[in-house]
Amino acid sequence: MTATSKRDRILDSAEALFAERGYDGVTLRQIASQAGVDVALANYHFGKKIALFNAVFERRAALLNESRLEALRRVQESAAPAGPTVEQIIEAFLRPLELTQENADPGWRHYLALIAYVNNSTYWGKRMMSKLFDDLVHEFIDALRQALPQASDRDLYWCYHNLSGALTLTFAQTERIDTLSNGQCRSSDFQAAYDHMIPFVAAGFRRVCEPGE
Amino acid sequence: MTATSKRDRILDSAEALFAERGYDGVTLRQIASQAGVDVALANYHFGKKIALFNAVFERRAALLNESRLEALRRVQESAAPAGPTVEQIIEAFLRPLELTQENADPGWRHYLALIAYVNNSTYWGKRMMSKLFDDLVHEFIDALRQALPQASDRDLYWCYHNLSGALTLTFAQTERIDTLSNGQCRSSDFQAAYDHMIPFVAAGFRRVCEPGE
DNA sequence: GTCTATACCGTGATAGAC
DNA sequence: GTCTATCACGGTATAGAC
Repeated sequence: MTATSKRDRILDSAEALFAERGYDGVTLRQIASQAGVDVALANYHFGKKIALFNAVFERRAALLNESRLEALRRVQESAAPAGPTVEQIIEAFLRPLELTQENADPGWRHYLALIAYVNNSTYWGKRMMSKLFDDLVHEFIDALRQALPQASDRDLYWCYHNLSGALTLTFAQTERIDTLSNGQCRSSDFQAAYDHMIPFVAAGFRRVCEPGE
Repeated sequence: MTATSKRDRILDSAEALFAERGYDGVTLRQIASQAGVDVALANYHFGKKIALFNAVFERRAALLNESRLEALRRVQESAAPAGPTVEQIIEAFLRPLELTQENADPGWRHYLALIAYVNNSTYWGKRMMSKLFDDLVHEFIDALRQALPQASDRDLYWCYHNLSGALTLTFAQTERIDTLSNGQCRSSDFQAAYDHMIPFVAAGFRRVCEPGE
């Protein structure tokens, strides 16, 4: 017997391959081969290729959103009634992602790279991101609006856009920063990425959304 | 006679389609069809599909780098001998991109979306970005190092990473911010994007790279 | 219900004839 | 430069084994 079901192995392989090469860059035969199953099995479990893609994308989304929302609720409670700072909110948005890197499961790493691919794709971005993540993002924007009471909605959304871009480029793990920095930084080092991203992004929000500095 | 050569029309069509659907999401037949030429002509001019992809990616890179370097030199001269501020350097990095949006040529818009796709792709990112853009980025990092004399190299590179992510997500024009903001922001509005990105990013650099705030 | 073997048929990149 | 042929490979359906 196999430790994980064949259905899960198909999802795992599809996740890894889609993340690396994109939807069209992967064949069902490659996925099946890597999963050690017959080509037709993907079709049996998921139907068309696009349905498998959606299944992969949706599989971990709820878990991810839950852990981030939980982190937000935690800082909201601990900071009541004043409400959390910008830094605390950004931290709650990012650190749960770091935890996914620590345990041995490489699936989370592939999943985040897949999000990078989707988020930055003209075609897939609009089709797939909003449905799964906008509710959660609105929770965080609401919290930021409280922390930055003079901010306009437009400012908040553009600032979030900057955060989203910085974050998803980190997900992609392209190793470009390794080359650029001549090895001083490594794109696999999520902790270093977030350690720099949290103050960077928080300062950006403050500058744009707090008048009169 | 056609206004532009068939060779250029192939490049234009390939640029638009690769930007929208990625390398594997586009067929040579689609490219040829949109360009109004025979399928085999792409092969005649560029050889293999991957060579066409590279030709598209390289076509506008030099021009882009030149206009950004020129903008950097300009602020460096006007700010001599003190050297330009972080804000001025970021401005020189971004504003030339905005200009490309103003003239009617949609090719530049497609090209930037293609950069977004490449930069955030685990597979293509490491293969294509460094070769064309790292020299220019090092010029800007050198300028930032002067403006932020206490910064470590690692800090500078991670901050640039955040800038690169925010910038390329903007390039992708996924319209996600349109949905998220309920129409208050539009991803086609590069000027608004840069107006928010410049202070956001400059503040981020300062927070991370200037001690004791 | 789960899974495999296989066949189908359209479409892809590419090369060679013209 | 253009047209056409090639031939491998893609997604998908189906029949039936376990």
